[in-house]
Amino acid sequence: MKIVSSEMSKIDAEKAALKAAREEFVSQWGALGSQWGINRTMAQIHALLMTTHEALTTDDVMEELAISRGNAHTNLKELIAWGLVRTVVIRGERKEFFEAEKDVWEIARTVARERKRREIEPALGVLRECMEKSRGWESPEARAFFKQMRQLEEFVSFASKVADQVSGMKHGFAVQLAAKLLG
Amino acid sequence: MKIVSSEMSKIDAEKAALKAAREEFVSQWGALGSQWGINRTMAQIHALLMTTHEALTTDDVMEELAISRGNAHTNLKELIAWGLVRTVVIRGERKEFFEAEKDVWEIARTVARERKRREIEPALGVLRECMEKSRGWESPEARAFFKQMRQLEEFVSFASKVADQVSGMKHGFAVQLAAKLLG
DNA sequence: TAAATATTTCAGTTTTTTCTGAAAATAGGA
DNA sequence: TCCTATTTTCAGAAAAAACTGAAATATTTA
Repeated sequence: MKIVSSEMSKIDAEKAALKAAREEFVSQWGALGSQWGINRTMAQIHALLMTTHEALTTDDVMEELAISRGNAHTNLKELIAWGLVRTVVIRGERKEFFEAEKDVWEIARTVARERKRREIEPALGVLRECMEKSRGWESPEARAFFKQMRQLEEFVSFASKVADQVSGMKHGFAVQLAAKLLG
Repeated sequence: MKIVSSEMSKIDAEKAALKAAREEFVSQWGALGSQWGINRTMAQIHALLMTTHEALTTDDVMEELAISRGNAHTNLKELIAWGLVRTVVIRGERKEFFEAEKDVWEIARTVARERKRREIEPALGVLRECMEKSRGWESPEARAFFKQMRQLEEFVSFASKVADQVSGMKHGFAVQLAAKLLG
């Protein structure tokens, strides 16, 4: 089939628009990441890999985001530590290739698991320590302190269990739950 | 009733221990806050006010945490903007007094509401923009991009609704839900 | 209204975090 | 083994965030 020039330019235009849209997404997602307390570059790399179907090398990432090797390397490894990115072996290639998990529900489970580990568990530790320390104290102020620690501990403990449940759920079950919760 | 010296020292010891425990909590909670992407001082002030039954002035906060007036002021106002702290008027006092919401469920609702506003809604904006931009594109890569944006949008949209539900729930209902979810 | 007290702002400083680029370490191939 | 490609590390630079302290503004009391 012959491709006429008008079709050709339409395809080119779409290609250009896609590149622009992806760049916009990467840049915006990076900015959001900072707000979230996540390294901007890490969020950008994640956005880039989520919207790229071929696995990329460190050099590709460096070029796409105009960042240094050290920065690309560190943040790729950090994404791997989170479990959001994995390396893939490509036959006949010496370089490492990276690709992101693209299934949104898998991403959510991973984030729930990691945030539990990094944010909820340390908080629980602090609260339990304070709770044990103040258990049995007798002055009204001390009892109020203990009570506040206990209530915080109960809530954070609940959040921890919710995170476990969520990160253990299969997609279908999550949809059911969502329907129950929101319906 | 006469207080014998052994009782006196027991009371004093408890008072000292409480002071130490509260300081430990404030300091640790501040460190956790950083991890969370929350300003350390803001987290410390919040911890301090959550464990103090009398409302405090800016000067009290400055002294307790050994920080400058500007810092204390800015972070108190930020906590008010979050809705986690409110000012109270004390008869015959010219200074402003600050106190924190202490009910854990209220705190959770507030945090859910604010995080939705500050983190979820901007993300939804970005995703919807990218989705609309790429709707109808025809190349396989462009269609994959659209699909990924749509899936992310659906998920974040779901998270948004969950945040609404949670921040609208009364405590008793939350407990019931928790039982259903975890039981 | 003026003085006293309290709050707010913000320019400059300090601290923390992130990033670069090059050297060191590691792995693969001949 | 040696040579080359690749990954990893890290000291120092740059950027971002947080903080100070004092001046400006606002509020209350006399």
